[in-house]
Amino acid sequence: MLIRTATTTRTPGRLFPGASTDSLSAAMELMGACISYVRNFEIYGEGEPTEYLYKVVSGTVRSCKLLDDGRRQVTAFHMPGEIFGLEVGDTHSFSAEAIADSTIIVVKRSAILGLAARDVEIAHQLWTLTARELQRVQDHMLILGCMGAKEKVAAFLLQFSKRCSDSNEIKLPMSRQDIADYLGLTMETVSRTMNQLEHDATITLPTSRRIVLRNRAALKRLNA
Amino acid sequence: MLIRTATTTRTPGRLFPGASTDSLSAAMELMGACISYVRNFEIYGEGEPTEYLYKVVSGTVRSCKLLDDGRRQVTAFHMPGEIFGLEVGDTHSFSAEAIADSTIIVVKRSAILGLAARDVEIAHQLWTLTARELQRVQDHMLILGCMGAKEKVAAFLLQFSKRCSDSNEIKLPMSRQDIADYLGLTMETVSRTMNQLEHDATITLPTSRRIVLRNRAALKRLNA
DNA sequence: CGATCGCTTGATTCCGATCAACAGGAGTGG
DNA sequence: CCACTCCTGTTGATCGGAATCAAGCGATCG
Repeated sequence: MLIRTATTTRTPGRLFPGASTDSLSAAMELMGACISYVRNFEIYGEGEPTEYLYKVVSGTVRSCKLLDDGRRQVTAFHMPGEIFGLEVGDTHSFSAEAIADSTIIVVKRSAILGLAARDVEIAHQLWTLTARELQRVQDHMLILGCMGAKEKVAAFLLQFSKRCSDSNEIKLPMSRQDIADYLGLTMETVSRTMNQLEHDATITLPTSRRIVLRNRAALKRLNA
Repeated sequence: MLIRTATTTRTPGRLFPGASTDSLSAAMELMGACISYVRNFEIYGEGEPTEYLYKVVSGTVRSCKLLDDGRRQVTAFHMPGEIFGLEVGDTHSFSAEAIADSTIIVVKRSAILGLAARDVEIAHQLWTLTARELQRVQDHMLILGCMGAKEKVAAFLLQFSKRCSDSNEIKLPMSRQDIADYLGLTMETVSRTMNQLEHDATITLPTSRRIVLRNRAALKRLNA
């Protein structure tokens, strides 16, 4: 088990990067505390009570499910501005861990639900959030169930580049192992596939965590 | 494209099997029309407007996503009593087809959303429904990403037996191909794996569509 | 009866997993 | 500064499981 090295501070207004203008997000920034998590710290675990709602300020978080023999499925990466930890049941059905040192706004779930009971707009946003996540996860299922290694990696790269920057240069916050567990592959296969893509002049790898997309069309073609 | 051979009739009260007591379900039965779909009929397609909400009365429905080269991921099977077709966006992100001849209650989405705007209880149920689906899909991701063929088939059998009957005898409404596309395998592998399970005395296959679970413990062990 | 469809079974291939060694950086401490 | 370890990522060799290709089988139906 990891040690909680959380630095709690009151949130200073709405000065956060990635802050969206919608009212739920705004409410979270007003009501929440800002906490720092060190790399690899477990934010919550599978089966723990769903006490809080979270919004990434900086850093990156992974959600995952574990099989008791250690096999792992990463279900999502959460980037700055995104909300996670929202579930209807009273216990989390998966765990969340900081991939890099991260700062995260944390709000009592009961406070948000209280808001939603009075404010239809907030309630609707909670639903929308869940529904968007559902759609994202269903796209992920298509990757896991239908695609080969090359297609999976290509899909991941396109998806990721769309999410954080629109530039062709990607800075990956997660390890090869995280990517592998996200795609249902092994670390070795992810590594090999990326180097192969570099050899095909589809991407460039200045360092292992930085990727330049040189040929988006080729990547999309792999996706079909 | 398939031919719509729908027999529309007004719904006679709340006499349907699988009718749940919750108010959303009840409202759908009151407001909806009951339509018959023949086997393999497409109820709606990917990209079509989300005009309706559906509730299975009898038969079974599959939801799936297609890759343009024909590869298919079945994302869910919908059994009697279950609601499907609920999405936030204005177009469907996947298609739905009747696996067997089915009768389905169909309700204008706008009517339900209208209800939800006035009735907080209904709104909450819409959210709950989406969240439950999200949880189900995340469990499905674990199957697709982490498991081998044997484990996948075992997981499917246990999951299915829990859903429809608690008896050990299962009557499958779907083909081997449907199961394969649900599990991210080929038809041949599903067939082989099932026969292997029969050889191990874990299950019995009186016919290809009827399965008797003789050793649930062994199936659960495969799941880990 | 032939025909089609869903399923099974066999032979072979191939992709990705596995096992293993190694390389490169970052951080630490002498 | 170097020597050291730890960690992540790369690369190679081999193996195995599931896909693929192909044939056969048994229902159901016109």
